[in-house]
Amino acid sequence: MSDGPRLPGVEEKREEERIVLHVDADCFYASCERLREPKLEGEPVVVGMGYEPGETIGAVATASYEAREFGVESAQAISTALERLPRRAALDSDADDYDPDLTREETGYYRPVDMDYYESIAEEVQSILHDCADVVREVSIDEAYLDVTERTAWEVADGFARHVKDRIRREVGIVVSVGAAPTMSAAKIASDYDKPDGLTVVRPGELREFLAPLEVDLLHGVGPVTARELREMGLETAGDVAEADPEPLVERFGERGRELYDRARGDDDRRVEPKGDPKSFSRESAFAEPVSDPEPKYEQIETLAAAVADRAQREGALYRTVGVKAVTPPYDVNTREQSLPGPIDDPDLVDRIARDLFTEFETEPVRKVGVRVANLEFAAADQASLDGWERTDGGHGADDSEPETDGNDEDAPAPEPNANDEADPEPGGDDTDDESTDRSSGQSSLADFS
DNA sequence: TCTGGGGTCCTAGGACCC
DNA sequence: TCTGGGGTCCTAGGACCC
Repeated sequence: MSDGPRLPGVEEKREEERIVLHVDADCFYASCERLREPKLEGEPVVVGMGYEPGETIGAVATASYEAREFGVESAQAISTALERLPRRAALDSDADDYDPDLTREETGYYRPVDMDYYESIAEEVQSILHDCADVVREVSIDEAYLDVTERTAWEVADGFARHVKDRIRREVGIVVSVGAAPTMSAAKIASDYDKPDGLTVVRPGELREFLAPLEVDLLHGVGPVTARELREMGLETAGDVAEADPEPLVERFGERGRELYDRARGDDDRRVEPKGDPKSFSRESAFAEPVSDPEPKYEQIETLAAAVADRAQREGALYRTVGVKAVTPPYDVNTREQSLPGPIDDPDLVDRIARDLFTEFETEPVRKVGVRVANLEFAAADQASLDGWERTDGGHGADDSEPETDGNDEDAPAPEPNANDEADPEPGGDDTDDESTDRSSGQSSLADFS
């Protein structure tokens, strides 16, 4: 929005004010572990990814605030975390890492990530959120935006936010921080402002003064690289950015520069909208140390390719692009990808393409490998009704077992995305010989890709 | 920060088409 | 033929987020 003079009565109105809530669970994984194990309450808790009890591999996914006091941080290597905060189990004289000098006060609890459990808790939270708002956008497992314009008013917004917080605490047992603001970006910052257990309301008239003193890296989308560059330009705070000439920002950062400038000024006209279909699925895994031998790398590729293809199948997605990732020392991320003429669901082909793309790195030292599928198509009923979209192969789609009715089939159970899954006794086991045979009629045959 | 995993969006160059 | 401009798709990499 321009700073210049306005035509009287035209720009004056702007768009109508929204009331946006950003709800963010505080160290969510650790909170979930406490739900299941109440004795962890008040204790330092570290949830580790790729962590097995007694091992030192993996990384910190979440550290409770008590654990952070010891210098444990998210994304830290578990080995580092254990140096700063030994595990409680090391007090046990039977433990491998038993240390007689330790006291309870300088130890904490370590738990491996259990996504299935966290998902189940997240669903409980989400159902409350949907109950409290007309539109909810889930950003991640522990974070969501709510448009509550029709549910409350600025005069009582803090009471409303309090109500949301209290319901989640009472009904699920999880502590969240909430930010309320007229824009998504400000609501996000507000929820972070007073963590944990925070509640911050930024009313429309207070937006600019709320943002002005904040360090630039608190703006969403400003990471270490951009923050450094902004500082080099003499811009330390959001207020500095808001008052700067936007032209150099656009020159340096392109479209992002404009966005940055707008956000720093509190301008953000994005509406809260439900999240759409995913754009890609990927799996990756790191080796304990760089691997030069081709064999283990190809084995990993195979495992990851199968996992990714399986995921896509479960979610009812076809993909048109297959890619691999090879991280080589010191930490160079290399990606290779290949697109196909048409969308497929073919685990064997994912495996073959992934191997093929990876040959380039076969003899190089590699510390991490990954497999990805993208250009996803969820060939669901909603698409067909959107634009009369038709399949190009002339056949019937994998998912069109349900004829298009005029829409509201509220009593009908959701159809299985891939009707032929059930008929497939052993995934990938019965169709490997005749490659030109379609696994399901919605996809192109391998012959197209030669 | 010596580095885990799953995502999104943007940019830039080249190919190709009209 | 030696040269325009616009559009789209593909690929690789980078920054960022949780």
